[in-house]
Amino acid sequence: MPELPEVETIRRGLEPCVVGLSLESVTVTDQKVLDWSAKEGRLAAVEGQRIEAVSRRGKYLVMVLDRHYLIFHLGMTGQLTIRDPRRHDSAFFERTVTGLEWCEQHAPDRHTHLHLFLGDGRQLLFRDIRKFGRVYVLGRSAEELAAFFRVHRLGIEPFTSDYNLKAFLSGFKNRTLRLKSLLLNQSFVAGVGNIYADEALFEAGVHPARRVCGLRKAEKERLFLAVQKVLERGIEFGGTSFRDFVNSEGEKGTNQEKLYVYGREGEPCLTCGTPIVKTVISQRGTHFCPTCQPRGGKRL
DNA sequence: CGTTGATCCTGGGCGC
DNA sequence: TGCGCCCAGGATCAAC
Repeated sequence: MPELPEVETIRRGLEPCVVGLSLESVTVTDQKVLDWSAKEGRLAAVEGQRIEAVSRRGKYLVMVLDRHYLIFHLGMTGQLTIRDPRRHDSAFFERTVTGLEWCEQHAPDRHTHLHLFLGDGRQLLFRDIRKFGRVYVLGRSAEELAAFFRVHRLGIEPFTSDYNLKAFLSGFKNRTLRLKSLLLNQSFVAGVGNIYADEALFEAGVHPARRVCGLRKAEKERLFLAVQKVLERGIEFGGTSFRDFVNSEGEKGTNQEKLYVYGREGEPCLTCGTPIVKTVISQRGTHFCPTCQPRGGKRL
């Protein structure tokens, strides 16, 4: 599930190899992944434009072109990979010197919905098994971009000056929803998904089912630091490849080996040894340690 | 307005 | 071995 760290990992991989190249042509094999803004020829408008930058806001990847923004949201299973057609695709191939080698490059298949042909002969492939991902085309103006993020209700951006304690605390005021729901809400902090929500709640030592208005100040402050900390770790280890995530080179991340609670149901808590519990909170699988994250809050 | 729940989509894992 | 069932979840939208 591409959350902020996974999208940032892709962004960092893409940036050095596509910036400065032209987007020669675009081929769509499934219209389903196109937002209305990219349908009926509006995506073809990007053909011939130069890629000036690759940026990110929350879980959205933004390619800055001459006259447009080309925006990707990867949904659940979306992948953006670079492919060099002059190289072998994912397969073992024979090298005269080093012998058998595994090539990570992703070959296009029936889940590859978009081909972007780049000026240097390489391709950028958008692949999405479950088709929850979307591609958007926006005119290149600050107003239009701001309106896009307003419409999609994106909240505080981690790792910027917007991510400050005052803004963070305002998300807790007069609200009755559970902590897990608050963290999954993109209008609170942009970029947190199911994995990092569970990890942040563990890091802060708070129970995911607690109501947000019932938190003590110290607990909110711990969560404020925890959210950014777990996202930072995710980026540091190249993203979490629980299932489908691969970076722009088609390689898996290693953050799945660093998780404390997500996907560890029944396994001992790395802090106290208590078996990790999995429940459902607001329709989402939720993992926590009942000892480190007691419902009544931690007594110090 | 705030909150909850259904919906989309496909592959994988499980039980029989 | 194979079939059917259910689960995974990000964002949106309807309903209360």
